[in-house]
Amino acid sequence: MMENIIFRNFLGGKGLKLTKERTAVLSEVYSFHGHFEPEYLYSRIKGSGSKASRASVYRTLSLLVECGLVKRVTRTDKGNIYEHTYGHSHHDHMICDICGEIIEFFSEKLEKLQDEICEKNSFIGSSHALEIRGRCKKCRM
Amino acid sequence: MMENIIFRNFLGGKGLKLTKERTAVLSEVYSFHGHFEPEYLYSRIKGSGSKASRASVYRTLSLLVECGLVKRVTRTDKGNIYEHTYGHSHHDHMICDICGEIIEFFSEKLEKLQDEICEKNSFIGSSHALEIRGRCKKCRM
DNA sequence: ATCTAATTGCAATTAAGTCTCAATTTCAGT
DNA sequence: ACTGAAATTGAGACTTAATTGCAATTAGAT
Repeated sequence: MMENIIFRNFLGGKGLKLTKERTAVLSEVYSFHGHFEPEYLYSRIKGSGSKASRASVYRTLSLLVECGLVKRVTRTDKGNIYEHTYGHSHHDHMICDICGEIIEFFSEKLEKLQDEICEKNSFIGSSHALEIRGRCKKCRM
Repeated sequence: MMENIIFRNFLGGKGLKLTKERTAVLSEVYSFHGHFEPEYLYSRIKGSGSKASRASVYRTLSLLVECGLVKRVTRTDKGNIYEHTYGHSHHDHMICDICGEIIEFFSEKLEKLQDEICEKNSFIGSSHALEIRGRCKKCRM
């Protein structure tokens, strides 16, 4: 698993340690696809063989975001939503206001547009997130 | 003030009442420009002649969002950030990771792109928010 | 002016996420 | 494999934004 190596290198480079708990969180994150909330992740970990406290789950999640293996997709009224990123190229999201479904898409034009907009505003863009809200195929009237 | 009329009509249409507190919140929201957090709004209201409890501020803010006079710009780790929208056309945001400055921009191309993307995915887009993160002019190295 | 449903303020509550710290564990050096 | 310094853990207390329940109050239609 490439993501383990990435994580180990990241930790090593910062003088941090690869613990059972961190390994458990990482492998749980990569054990399923799609988006997740921290509490959901925590409940999955409790249910799995391994274990990690809530504090460790949150702490590890921050590290995973920092090293780029996990990304915060958006915030709902409830809290953060994440996704793992290794093996997934950059994309943006459409979120259905009715059923909450999250649809991913990628647009080359959008990538170019970001550069254009940044240049025009003397801004050094490092990332963007486009979130389109509306109704998905199933929920349109 | 057009926004008062809009709010009054909105409330009337739902059988809700236009109270002093709601009026106070609305006029405070429109008394300055730029982005704000609910707690900042609440502190301004306490400082002004009128008054409204924290609960009323939050409750009114929801109503203002519902009727389109206020929009939630983004969520930080701390909480929501809003802006008033009457007299402001649609725009998106660049947020500086260093100093937190929020820069507004509008791109016609982006508007068209949204329609294109939605069509391609059988999604009925009602709104979008593009957030570009990076370093502003002042904070670039 | 009256009446009823909506609204208010307060304080209690919720919930996500963070922090503290004693006990434990990792791992580099031997 | 052993050791020790430094990092990490778990449990629960804590923080902070935001919501809620309820008795008292108020808007506004009639």
